[in-house]
Amino acid sequence: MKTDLLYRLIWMSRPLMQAAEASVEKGLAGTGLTVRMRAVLEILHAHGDATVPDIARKLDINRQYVQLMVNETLGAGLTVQRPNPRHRRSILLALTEEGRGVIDQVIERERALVAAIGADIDAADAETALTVVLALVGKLKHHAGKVEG
Amino acid sequence: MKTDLLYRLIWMSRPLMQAAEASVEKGLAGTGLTVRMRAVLEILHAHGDATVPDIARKLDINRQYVQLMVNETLGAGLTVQRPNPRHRRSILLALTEEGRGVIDQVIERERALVAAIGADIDAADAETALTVVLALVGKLKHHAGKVEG
DNA sequence: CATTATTGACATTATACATGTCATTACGAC
DNA sequence: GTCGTAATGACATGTATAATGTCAATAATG
Repeated sequence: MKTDLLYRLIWMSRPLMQAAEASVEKGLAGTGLTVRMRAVLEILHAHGDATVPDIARKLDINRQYVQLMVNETLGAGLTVQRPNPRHRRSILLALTEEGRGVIDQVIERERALVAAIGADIDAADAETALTVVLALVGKLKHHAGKVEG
Repeated sequence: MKTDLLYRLIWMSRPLMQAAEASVEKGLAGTGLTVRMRAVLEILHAHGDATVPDIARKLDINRQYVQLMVNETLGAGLTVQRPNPRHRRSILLALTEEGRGVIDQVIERERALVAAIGADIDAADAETALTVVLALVGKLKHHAGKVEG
């Protein structure tokens, strides 16, 4: 295995992430959304109503910060609080009509962009890439748990 | 092209980056280095003496922040300032003996880790992954420069 | 020589989180 | 039931990684 190849692949993750986030940000122009508000709406869009801690676990960040993000979506009228039958204090968050409309539109726009970008990328290659990246993440996380001599 | 595949690949960049940076941080234990000091030393290691703006351009962050990072390496005795024959005020930064020793060791340790991780990853697959990722970054950057309808 | 760009140095602001605390509420073991 | 423990909301504070602003000194260019 050419180690250098893997090394370069690993460290392309930062430029890729930055480019992806920049694209998302561009796509949000005119919607009034911020990137972090979009993240909340996307979770609700994908998984339905959720509590703040639910969303935090899905985003893999702490609940306190998610609370901020959620408060912004509430303030913008994109989400509403609903009573949670399973817990009196733990409120469920749900998309409003407006929130659903906005996130639907944003996601569709992003889907179209990815489709355009992927037009001349071979599907098998993309699958290979995803497999490799998933393996890398798994191995890196595993090794990080160990001591390095 | 299955858009969903690409979408997932793109957004694995964040976990990959986080896992990679966590590994680097682990690997720095005992060296007294911080991640950002390591970044400075790595540039000097790879490209030789450089000015602060040089390093900033290579790291793709602004020179003011790099100045902070560089000052830390100076303070730790890992780098020294050298007169720049091409500019009286623009000082060249160079590794000290100690700095070179530390960064050599860190890089070798990381190389070994990547080699271990890559042991059962097919080289051709890794190459494919790198190609795909490079293409994605290029296309995303390109599209970000345009208006999205 | 005049203009413009680059650099060092330092201060301020922004973003994206993590951490700490405390009262309230729910849940499981007994 | 009740008792201990965990989850939650709410709010305050801290931290890492930057970007941005400013200004004087110097260099490069026409």
